[in-house]
Formats: sequence, structure tokens, C-alpha cells
Amino acid sequence: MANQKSPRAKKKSAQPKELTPLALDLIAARFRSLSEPLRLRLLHCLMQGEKNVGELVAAVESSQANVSKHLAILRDAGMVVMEKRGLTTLCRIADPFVFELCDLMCNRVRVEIDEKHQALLA
Amino acid sequence: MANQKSPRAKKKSAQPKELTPLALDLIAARFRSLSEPLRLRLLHCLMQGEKNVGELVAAVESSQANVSKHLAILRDAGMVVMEKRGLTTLCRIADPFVFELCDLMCNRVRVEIDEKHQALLA
DNA sequence: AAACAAAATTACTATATCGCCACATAACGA
DNA sequence: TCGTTATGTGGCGATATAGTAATTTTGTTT
Repeated sequence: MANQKSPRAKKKSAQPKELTPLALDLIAARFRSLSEPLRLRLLHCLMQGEKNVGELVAAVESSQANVSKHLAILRDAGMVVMEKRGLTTLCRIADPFVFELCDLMCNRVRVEIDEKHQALLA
Repeated sequence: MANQKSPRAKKKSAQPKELTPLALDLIAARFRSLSEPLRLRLLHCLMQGEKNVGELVAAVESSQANVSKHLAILRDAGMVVMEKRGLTTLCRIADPFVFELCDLMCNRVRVEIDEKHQALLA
């Protein structure tokens, strides 16, 4: 499947031609924003719907300063958008692609764990 | 610990119920393996097909030792598989989900760059 | 205005990671 | 056996990152 050399992909799965160092840095930085458990917890909380910073601090167990910094990282990486509303700051997932990314990775980890489990039984 | 809820098996895109700290660490580690430009270059090279370590060293411009270490990280994260064949070691992408992940992120970055571009023009 | 609440920022320490170097290991052939 | 080639590993210095405490900024309320 899709071992493509098609000149112009229609919609998805454009097979990259060349990746400039700058592009690589951008992509790496985005993956890096997802590389910390606390940030994943924050995203996970936000998947239920938008929340303000205080609610997130309560949900994940960490300090306000820490949560604030991690949220800034997620925002800078384009994973989350934040909107100031009076005293509080509302946060929400920036784009459905974040769900797709996380689902992909979660399912993959599930599969690997299952395989390991099976291997132990067999 | 798996069966605490539905007996009906929902296969894909399971909306996460609970994420244990261990699961979060696993997922974070996998994203972390994708968070370095050199590792992304290695994956990008491997998307054309399997290659041995020496070919990868030549393709990305880095030292053999460095490439070897980064490949080990990708292997440990389940992104690539390596198979020793005599003197050389063949590497290839472990699973199509890696393509999906990278495509998702690449496309997202493309979109963001386009939007920024448009914003500058407007 | 002062007092207050929510969130961001700064300064700091500890730990993790990158790239490089030198060396170790492994497989092959003479 | 030795020597060569391909790859892996350990140590080191420089940089990056997470977490914490204290402070500042920002908006709201007396």
C-alpha cells in the first residue's frame, strides 16, 4: 500500500521530498512538546473540554507555576490555544489533529503492551 | 487492570478513560524519540526503504557513533527494527503507524506555515 | 485608592540529553 | 591467527529541561 512515487498526492500523506533543517526543527519541537508526561496529562484533561489554568492545576497534581510553564510550551507548539477571559485563562486543544496524534500513539502503545503480554503467555 | 468497563470491544480511537503514570511515561518516551531533528532525518531516510547503519551515516551527516546511539533510541521506542545481517545491520521502519504520525505532524506544520504566510500577506 | 485573585515570569538547582572522542565488540576474510 | 570493516558503548563537556520558590503582572473587587 502506498509505496508511492505519485507526483502530487491528493489530500493526505504527502510523501516528503526534502526536509530543510528548519522544518526538521519545527517538527521535532512539536513532538518534543508531547514528550513529557505532565503535558500529556494536561492534554488529556483538555480532551474533555476547555478548562482554565486553575482547573488544570487542580486536575494534574503539580504547582501552578509548573502548569503555567508547560501550558506555554504546548501553546508555543500549537497544541493548545489560550484565551484570557477576565481573571482566568481558558485553554483548549488547538486542533483535532492533536486527538489523532495522541490516539495513534496510545493505540500503538496498547498494541505493544498486548503483544508483550501475549509473548509472556506463549 | 484492563477490564474495568465495557465488555464490548471498541477497537479504534478509544476515548481514553484513565491514563496511569506508567502509560503516560511510555507514551511520552515514544514522542520523545521523535523530538530530535537527526532522528527525524533517519526516519525520513528509512521511508525510502530499509538501509544499513553505514548508509544512514552517509545520508545524514553525523558521526557513526552518534547515528548508532540515535538508532538505538528509535529502536527502543519501537519506531524502527534492526536486524543484523553479517557485518552490517539493516534498519527499517517498524510499523506503518510511524508514517501516519510523521505525515500528521508534517502536514500540520505545513498548514501552520501557510497560515503564517497568509497572515503576513494580509 | 487598596486589597485580592489568577496566571505568568524570574532565578535557581538537579537531572537529562546531545555530540564528540576513544575504545570495545562482532563478523568476516587472508 | 591477524587484520579489516561495521557497529556498539562508555566517558566527557556543553546545553537543555523540569520542578520549586519567590516575585511580578494583570484584572477584579471592595
